[in-house]
Amino acid sequence: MTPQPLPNVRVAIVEDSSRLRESLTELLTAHPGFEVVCACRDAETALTQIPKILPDIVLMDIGLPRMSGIDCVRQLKAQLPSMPVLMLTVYDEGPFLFNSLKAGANGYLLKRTAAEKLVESIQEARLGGVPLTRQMAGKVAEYFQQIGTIAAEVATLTRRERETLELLAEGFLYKEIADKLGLSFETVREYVRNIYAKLHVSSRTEAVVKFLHQ
Amino acid sequence: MTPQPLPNVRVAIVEDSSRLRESLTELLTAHPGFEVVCACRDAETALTQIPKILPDIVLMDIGLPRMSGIDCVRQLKAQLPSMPVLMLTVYDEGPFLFNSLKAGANGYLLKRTAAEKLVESIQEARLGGVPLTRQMAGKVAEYFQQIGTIAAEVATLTRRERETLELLAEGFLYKEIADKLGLSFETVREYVRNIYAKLHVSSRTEAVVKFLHQ
DNA sequence: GACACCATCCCCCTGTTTGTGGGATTGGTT
DNA sequence: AACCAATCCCACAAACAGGGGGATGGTGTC
Repeated sequence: MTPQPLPNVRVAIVEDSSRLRESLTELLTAHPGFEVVCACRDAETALTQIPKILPDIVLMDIGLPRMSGIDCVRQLKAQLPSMPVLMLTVYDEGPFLFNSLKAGANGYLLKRTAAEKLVESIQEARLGGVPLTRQMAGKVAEYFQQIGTIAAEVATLTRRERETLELLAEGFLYKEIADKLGLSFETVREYVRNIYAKLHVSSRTEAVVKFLHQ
Repeated sequence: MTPQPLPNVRVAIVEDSSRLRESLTELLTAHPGFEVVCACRDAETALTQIPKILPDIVLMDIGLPRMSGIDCVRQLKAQLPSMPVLMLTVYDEGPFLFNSLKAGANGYLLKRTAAEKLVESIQEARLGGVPLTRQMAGKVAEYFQQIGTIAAEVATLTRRERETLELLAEGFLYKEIADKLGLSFETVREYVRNIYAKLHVSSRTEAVVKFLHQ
């Protein structure tokens, strides 16, 4: 049944609820091919233990007592950039997901994920994948679509207006933009006025914010 | 073997290479539970056929002759927002992926994806998921991480300076920021000065650009 | 062909906002 | 004692925003 004696996947768990920590440990220990080599109750312990133990993958909760799991990932990744970290949490709001990804997490699962799926996701993360639950993948898609709709507003700008906006967003003065585009100062001001009208803003910063959000 | 006679999944294919179009059709037709109800060679045909035929899912190539598959998705989604569309393409560059997602695509697969995986992904997209190949999911993660690293620069700001910068980035006037933070106009200007020094910029726009790139 | 429309280009005037140079005081850390 | 975050003030110049105005050329429509 086991032709090659594959080494176990060495898993670290960071989770403050001792109940959940134990049930996760049991679940993985029961599964052939997995081994829990570290189970920490807080971020501080994790940051000292994990670099010593060097597990194959880390399962990280977000709602930890002092330092959040997201900050913990950030620090861990600073030391061990290639250590796969899977967030395993109850938070299904977008900001938690996005901040986890920004901090370097390699996947984001909700705690109600089935045991079966968890095991699959661990394997996927180890292979370089980014396992997300369906809902979370949907949020990532939404994020990009929202950006897309702002892009539609920017699309109403004429060619010259768009060029002007791009240079505005790089911080150039009107005078510098005029030089770069070979226009007069006044013409640039005219375009800026049109840009404001089309994007429904009334300052350079607001226009640039919209543009960059696209 | 088939206790309930489930209706077939009705698939539309938009692909300019007739070779690929046929091999995809064969592949899906051979698979029980799938049926190809529409196979278009270009975006224009797809835009007239698909709203009539109303398939359960669309497989879309990007490299189409006149109108790109991405623009085709955008238009299709404008009429049929809930129609699942899977991009199936040879382009593995980030911009194609991101633009597809912005246009409303529900997944992004590379053409070298195994037949098995394709069938799975169609099912996943129909269930509201966003199937991405591992490499593409990795690009999405990279995108968020890149954003995260720039954040370190902003970390040198003090609490008040950061609060000020956040409001600057929302386009508020100094006076409005002063009101919101319960400070005097002059104090806000003082913070702005410090922000410029720490971020090595010399205008509001440049500061906001740096902040938003984080 | 006349007319409207729009993108492109340019100018003036007025007021507000921002950028930069100097100050100052308080309270907390080292 | 030295330092620094946090708070406030003044003055001047540069940049920006909003209100006018007008000219050209191309694309349409009626």
